Amino acid sequence: MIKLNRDFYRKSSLELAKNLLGYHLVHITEHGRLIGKIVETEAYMGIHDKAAHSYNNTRTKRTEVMFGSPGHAYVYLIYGMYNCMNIVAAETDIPQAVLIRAIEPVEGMKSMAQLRYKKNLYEFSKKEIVGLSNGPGKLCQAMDISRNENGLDLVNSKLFLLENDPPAKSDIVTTTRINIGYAEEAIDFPYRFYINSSPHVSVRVK
DNA sequence: ATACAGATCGGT
DNA sequence: CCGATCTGTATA
Repeated sequence: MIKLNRDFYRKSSLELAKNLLGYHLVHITEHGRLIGKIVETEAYMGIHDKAAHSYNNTRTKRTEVMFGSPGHAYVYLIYGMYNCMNIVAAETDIPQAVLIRAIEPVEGMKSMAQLRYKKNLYEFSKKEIVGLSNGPGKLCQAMDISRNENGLDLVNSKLFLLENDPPAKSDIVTTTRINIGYAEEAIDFPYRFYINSSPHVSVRVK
């Protein structure tokens, strides 16, 4: 499998969000090598997207990474207690990113279970295995991703992506983003993508 | 200096 | 449906 290079990320977050489905997210940690297959993404399209942190060119300490070169991690704290991981897209000074909303565990499930539940995996039901990473906060916990990883270069660090077989076009659902009720017209933008056949998706349409 | 709301989750 | 929990951001 091939590690993605800088140029792969050099495209709009909308394109990147679609392209990332099926690819593997890898984190080399003290708990071992943790790998998840990306099954759900959302695009945040930047300065004209009212759902985006970078809407209206908001450039602060938090959003700074998104203004840098593509292929870096943007990790932020949400609701005072969870982390969300994004991948910076587009060009320098064009602050777009892709939120990773769900993964399917591929390697390191025991460590993931420890990180999320403080229990051993063999006593887990299928439901609990799905619960490891079917949401943006959950997957960060399972993959040991926190604000310590904010700003990491995915081309040159222990956190990176591997190319993998993409899903069939017919297996991809395109729909609206989750929990952006404040975003007015952007509420209806079809910027969320998931692999329909995966049990690890966070929320399904109707 | 202060107010306030949030790209979530787990329990009721 | 509700509360947890705390930081980022805007306003003054």
